[in-house]
Amino acid sequence: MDNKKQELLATAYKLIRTKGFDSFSYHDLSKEIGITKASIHYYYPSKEELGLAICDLIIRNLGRLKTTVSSLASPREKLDLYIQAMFGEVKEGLMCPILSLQAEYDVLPDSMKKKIREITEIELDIVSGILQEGLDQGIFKFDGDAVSQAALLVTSFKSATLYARVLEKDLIKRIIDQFYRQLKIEK
Amino acid sequence: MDNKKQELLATAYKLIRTKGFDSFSYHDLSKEIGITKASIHYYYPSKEELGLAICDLIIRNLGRLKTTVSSLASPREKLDLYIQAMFGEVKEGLMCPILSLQAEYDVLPDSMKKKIREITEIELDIVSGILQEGLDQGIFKFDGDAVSQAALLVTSFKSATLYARVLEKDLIKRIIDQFYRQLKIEK
DNA sequence: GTCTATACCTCGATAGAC
DNA sequence: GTCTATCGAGGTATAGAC
Repeated sequence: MDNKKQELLATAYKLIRTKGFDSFSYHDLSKEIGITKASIHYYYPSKEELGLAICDLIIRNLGRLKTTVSSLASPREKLDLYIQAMFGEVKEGLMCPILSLQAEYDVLPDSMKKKIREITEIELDIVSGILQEGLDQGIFKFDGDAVSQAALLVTSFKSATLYARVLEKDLIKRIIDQFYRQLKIEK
Repeated sequence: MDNKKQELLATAYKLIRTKGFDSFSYHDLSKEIGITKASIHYYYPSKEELGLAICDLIIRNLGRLKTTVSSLASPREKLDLYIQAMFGEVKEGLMCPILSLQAEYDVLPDSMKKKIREITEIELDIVSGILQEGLDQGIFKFDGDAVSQAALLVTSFKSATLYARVLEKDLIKRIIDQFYRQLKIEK
């Protein structure tokens, strides 16, 4: 894969985590990378293709997460890894890229809508799997089914990446702690 | 208050719940209301002023919610009312307007950023109050403090309004039920 | 591959007639 | 108040030289 193309993708990925897909422009990319807008079109002829590349990047990242999760022994470690992946770069004011796309769902092209649905389901599957395993092993304790609990966790953590930008105080830590409390495990 | 002005505000409010503030245009408003773009500027000279009016509408709505909450007897009824307010129009594909603004936080003018922070805190206060009251009365049961539990609830429900648009299946019901289970009350 | 130049569109906003 | 007409900025995208 071309070096410049990768750099463009990484920068676009960062920009959807700050401005959102509709609100960042080829001009923004041009400034950050140091090539002209026209040159960007050489790598990504249309913004839709760039958007699809971002979706594919997210899918690859989720695939890697799933692989690493499989390699870990305990559900507790798996959950910690997911949480770390979710909040890793939030300190720098970056929202979850998946949430960013979900929020713009209505104004995105159908090709991207399809990928966003896929991404949303993959993530819920991963977290459901972790919680189910922890429940089966008696490590996590919660009422209801793992899918519902996963839905609660994932949706909460997604918005939490927004609340961290809007409010100065760190609500994220409170939310994570609260969730750990619900699972009856020590943080 | 002028009738047309109110109609414009109501339509703009709906548009941020579908497209988002940056992605809806005066042209969109023009189509829906049936007056020209230029005429809209008579009521709202700049889009920023329209944005601020939307924020004030949200603040008024939260004020009304708070008043109604105060008038209700039981914490359980109060929580039900909040949930109804949050998910009332989600079936029609509308996301939470507060979430919509939070997601675009970075690209909005400072005047709107300030209002969004205010809105975010008001909402958390309302829900924290409800949960604290339920905890004090022994009606809700949960570990940890009411603010943390409120943060978990609010963030989860916000994203849930997005998941309802992206996924066909109704995750919202699962999430609400799961939350009620955590409070150890019957749905 | 990267550039300059530009086409074409949509945006928010203004001028001025009625 | 509402309109037509238009402006200037900014958006994506293309043509064509190097």
